[in-house]
Amino acid sequence: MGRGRIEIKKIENNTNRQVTYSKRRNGIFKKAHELTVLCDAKVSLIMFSNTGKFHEYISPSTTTKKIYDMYQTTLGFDLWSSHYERMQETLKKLKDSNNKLRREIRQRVLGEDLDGLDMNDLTILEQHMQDSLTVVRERKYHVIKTQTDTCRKRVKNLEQRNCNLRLDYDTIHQLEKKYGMVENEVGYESTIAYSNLYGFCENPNNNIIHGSGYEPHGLRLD
Amino acid sequence: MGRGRIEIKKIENNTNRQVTYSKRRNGIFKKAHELTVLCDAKVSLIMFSNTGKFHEYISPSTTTKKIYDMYQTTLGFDLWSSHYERMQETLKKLKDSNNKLRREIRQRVLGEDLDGLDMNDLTILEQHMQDSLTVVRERKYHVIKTQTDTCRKRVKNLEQRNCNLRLDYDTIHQLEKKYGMVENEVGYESTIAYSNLYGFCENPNNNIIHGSGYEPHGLRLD
DNA sequence: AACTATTTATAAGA
DNA sequence: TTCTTATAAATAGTT
Repeated sequence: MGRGRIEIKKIENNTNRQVTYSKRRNGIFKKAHELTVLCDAKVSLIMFSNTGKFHEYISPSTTTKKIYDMYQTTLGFDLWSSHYERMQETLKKLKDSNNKLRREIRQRVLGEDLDGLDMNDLTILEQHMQDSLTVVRERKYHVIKTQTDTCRKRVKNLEQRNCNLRLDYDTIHQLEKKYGMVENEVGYESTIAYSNLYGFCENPNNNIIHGSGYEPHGLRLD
Repeated sequence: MGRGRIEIKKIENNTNRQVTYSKRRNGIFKKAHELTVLCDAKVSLIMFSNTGKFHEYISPSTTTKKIYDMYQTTLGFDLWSSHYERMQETLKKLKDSNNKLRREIRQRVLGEDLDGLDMNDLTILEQHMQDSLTVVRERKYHVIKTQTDTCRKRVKNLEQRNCNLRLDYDTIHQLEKKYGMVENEVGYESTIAYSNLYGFCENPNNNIIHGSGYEPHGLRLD
């Protein structure tokens, strides 16, 4: 239908092919629409050109989704069943896994759901829980040790700094006395009081750490 | 294109409509195929007639599923998202839940993965585990108690049955003696021996239960 | 994109 | 449904 008859085979000329695609695409869309109206049919027409360009016609009375649903129903198989099936499987596995985990937690963490277990199961479970408890306790003592070590270091450090401060203070005090520059009434007694206020040097093993921000949880440090 | 021009509106005559549908359907399929070949395009053409009859054309180089996948990709949205979305959500929730449960189990059951916990967490965890262990132990002792109670009942029952048997035997023995019907040499001594063989009645608190099938797990019954 | 000679599709009838 | 055929519609090649 045109100036000359053409053979139905791929049009090698690129421009020509694109023009023909455009013309015939319009033609086929028109036909699809006419069929829809004349015969009250439902038509889904999806086309991808050589270059990947997308065009579609869908009868106004329906949607592409509906057509594909009907398509599935008609052909009696699920186009995306493979998609679904894998998902369903994953879902089922996850659910099972979840239930097992929950049961395990109920048994081991809450001590519930023990009805199905016999003496042997219970003994093993008890042993496991005992072992885990030991691990947690060990961890706790490790944390305590780390914390107290840190505390000790801080205390040592503060003691050292306080000592230095007191030495400096004493030196200045002596100098003041020596050169008679006692302008204010700061005597030796107040120096002692100052020293005691910080409480270090005099008793390096005092271990004052309460209120330091590191809670010792009522445990002795030694 | 035909003997006369027709208006593009629904053909009311049923037969006529069906004939036109058939003819035009073939026409459109032919066009679809020609487009496929001439322009190297991919075409999916799905049609449902007025009466629900299904026909399709699909370019030989592809499949309906592929076209539909491309369609989705092109339009950038998931046609069956409504189907999937909830599933995806459930899937995600389950995965999250699963991970949480696993972590909890790692911490509480295996005593692993404790790095992120501070003293307070550890103390609470320890207390929980201790509580659960207590519950499991209580359950265990309950099971032991139930088992031993059952054992006791069995023993009592056997004792009673043995007593009755011995009484019967004695009665028969006395009768035999009385009427001089001692045909075999079964004396009183062997009666005692028989009685001792079962060991009941003489010492009702004997508690012979080892090998009864109920393992007492090394615990005394009282 | 428009034109148009020609092919193709198809409406109506058989 | 299929065939026929007159005629409408589509379109290949051209501008």
